[in-house]
Amino acid sequence: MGSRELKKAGLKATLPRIKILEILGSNDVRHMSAEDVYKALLESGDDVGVATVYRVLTQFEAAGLISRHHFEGGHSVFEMNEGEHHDHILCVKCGRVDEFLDETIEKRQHALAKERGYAMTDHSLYIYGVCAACQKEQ
Amino acid sequence: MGSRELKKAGLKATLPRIKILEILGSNDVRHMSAEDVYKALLESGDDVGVATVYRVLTQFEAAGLISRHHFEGGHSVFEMNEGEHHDHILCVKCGRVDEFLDETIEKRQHALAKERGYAMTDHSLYIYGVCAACQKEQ
DNA sequence: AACCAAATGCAAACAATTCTCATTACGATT
DNA sequence: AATCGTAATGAGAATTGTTTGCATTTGGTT
Repeated sequence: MGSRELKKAGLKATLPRIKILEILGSNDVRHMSAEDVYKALLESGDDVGVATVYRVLTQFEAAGLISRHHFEGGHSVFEMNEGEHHDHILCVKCGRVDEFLDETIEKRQHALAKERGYAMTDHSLYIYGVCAACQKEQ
Repeated sequence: MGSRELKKAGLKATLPRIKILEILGSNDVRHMSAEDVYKALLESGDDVGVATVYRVLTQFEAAGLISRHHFEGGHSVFEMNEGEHHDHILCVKCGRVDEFLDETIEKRQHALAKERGYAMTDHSLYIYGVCAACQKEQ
């Protein structure tokens, strides 16, 4: 049960929150939009409103349970925080998402921020391309 | 006149397009949202509709005249394509935007994409932080 | 079991962007 | 320079993604 994690994060363990945590935790997809989460809830027969989904996702992000990404195309995508920080590489044809972590890049980013007088708080790096599978088919 | 660039890009040289090109070209701001552009048009007394602004910006992007960024917070920001490709570092307090180019990072990105079987088409890197000026004040 | 603040659901409100369609303006052709 | 077909435009309605207001419900504490 996610009840434990929720309390640890200082959040009341309500039904919607537990359900949403379960959905994000079930490693089917990893990257879900608010709407994806909402649909998943409906499919599993849970009667949760869209507003709640958005509110809960925002709280989870603030609590550090999940992170929000802005992939090309606009709307937010959420991902459970587990394991190391990582960046993303996306296929522009099929939407596939892979993750990577590169120490060289991480270090250069900090260095660059420092050089320019910035106290770096965050960063986002997305690489777009055509994945191996999509390159093959015609 | 931007008329020349427009034709070179295979676009009819219409008044709205010329105006928008001028606005983006006037190095006052460099990073403008669609609404910024729309407001600038209104202020200079030009009667251009929002729909046209969005259409034209999308065409300019497709034609490679400008590029679109998704800075944190959501909506698109556009920037004239001139000079080298570069990435961005943004102040989370005042919204200041600086640009940078780092060969090390660029190369690593290509390498990473290749390693994972992707044919890289594009990438976006944003560093967020607090700029020097904002660090000083309180 | 009873209570209160916090959380939820619903619907309305919003913001950014896109679409529809009747009107207008390029620019190619005479 | 006048004509004409097509592509571009403007106005506003329509979508999409997200947020808000408020009456009702629920979790957790007593």
